[in-house]
Amino acid sequence: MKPSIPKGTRDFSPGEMVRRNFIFDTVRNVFQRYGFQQIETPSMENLSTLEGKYGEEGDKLLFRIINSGDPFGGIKEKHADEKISDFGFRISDIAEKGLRYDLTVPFARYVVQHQNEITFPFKRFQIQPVWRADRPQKGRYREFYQCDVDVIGSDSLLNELELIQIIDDVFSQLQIDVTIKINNRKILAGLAEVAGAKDKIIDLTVAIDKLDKIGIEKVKEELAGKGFSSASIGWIEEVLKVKGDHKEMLGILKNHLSSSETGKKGIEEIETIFALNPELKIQNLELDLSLARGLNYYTGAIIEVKVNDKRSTFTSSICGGGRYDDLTGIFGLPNVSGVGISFGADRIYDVLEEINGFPDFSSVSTKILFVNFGEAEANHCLKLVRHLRDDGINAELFPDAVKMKKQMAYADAKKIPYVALIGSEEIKSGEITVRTMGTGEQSKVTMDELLHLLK
RNA sequence: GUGGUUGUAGCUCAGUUGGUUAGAGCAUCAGAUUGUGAUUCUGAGGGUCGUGGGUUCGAGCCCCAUCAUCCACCCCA
Repeated sequence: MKPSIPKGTRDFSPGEMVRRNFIFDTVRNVFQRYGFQQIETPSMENLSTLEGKYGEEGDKLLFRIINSGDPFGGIKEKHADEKISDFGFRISDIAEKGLRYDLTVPFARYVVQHQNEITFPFKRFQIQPVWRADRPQKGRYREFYQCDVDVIGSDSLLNELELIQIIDDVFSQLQIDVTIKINNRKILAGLAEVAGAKDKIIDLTVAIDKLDKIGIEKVKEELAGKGFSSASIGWIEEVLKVKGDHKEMLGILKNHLSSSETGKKGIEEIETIFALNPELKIQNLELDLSLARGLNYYTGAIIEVKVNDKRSTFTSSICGGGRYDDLTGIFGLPNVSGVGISFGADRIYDVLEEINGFPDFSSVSTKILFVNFGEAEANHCLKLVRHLRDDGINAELFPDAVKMKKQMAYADAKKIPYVALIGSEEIKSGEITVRTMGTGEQSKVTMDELLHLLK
């Protein structure tokens, strides 16, 4: 049998892990700089926690875990009077847990469950894998890591602004050229309201989100297909055509959305963010009215980050988020507003790979390898290795007294820059023969000289 | 869920109108070198050509099915 792993999952080898950790360390450090605290939640949640939070599509993509023991036990009796399906059971009969789909909903659950221990506003971050039963493709995996930062229990737009700064910090540290796009769900709601289709906001957002991809004519067709009147379609087109700087866009929006209280509130929020931005000197922040994407639970700001670098072929977003006013309400804690974003670590990895953006990490592993010549020599080396490690130097002693060629090849494969050779001669003289692998030069040094060389 | 692409050694891929025992490079292992890696030379192992069926005297190549893969749509990080 050929070994394999499930569709859409990956193994991460040592070389990849070093680079993945570079991304995780970068985001973690930035998050902490802004006072966010880390939590973790279980891989699996009760399906009652997950279901219904991600819309119809999202529910289909949940990985469900079949109950342990005999999942079919007692089902016949349960549905004795009822015809259920050809199989005679419901999914809910045999599965009550599922793998988490994102980190935001488990976080909302966490906040409600731990509300008495939490001091609000609560600033938390979370770096963990999530699972989606999607068809894998470029930049899309069934298991991938999200790096979430959220503030819950504060309505202030300063939180949105702080998240924008975090995005700016992370990507400038990773040296990825990005555009930060923002929009506001309330503006979109206002558009739907003024177009007389208040209940069709999801259809509206799904359609105009595709503007970049399929063009205005197709968007109009799709809206017509969803039952929008031709008058309102013409109107929406006029708004979407607005290009130029955010001030001009907001001016035109103000004229059109004057009859919608929600719309006006949305404009005001965006204006506030842009008014504060000059202090922070974030250049790549853009208002994008076609930005409509986002989970169902977003109610205010929507944020999405796209790669600008021409060497990258990524068109999908590498970070996204927004404000959700009542996610905790579903779990019994109403009137708590939250806002957060999620960095897609795996997509960021793929982008860095594409643009050749990873630093050189060859120096981070073992600094020096002690060759093992036999029991007596190895025992002697043990003390020296201990000494080096105590001084913070990554050192290892080869575990087997095999052929030297093999041990040298090991050092070469692991890109270990120095090799120490200690045989009976060196033990007698108390010296260490050090070979510099890059040049092939060898010399005899004392322990102090070796420490100096390696530091 | 829909449409397409590709499946040959651990990896990247050749393989002629269907014709004998399916190849290369890299990687791995061993030796040349009993205290010296990368470089050089020599050798070895590794394949039911994704799987099952069909056509044929004969199939890696043609046909059907199936599974896997990647890409696009949907949706999304």
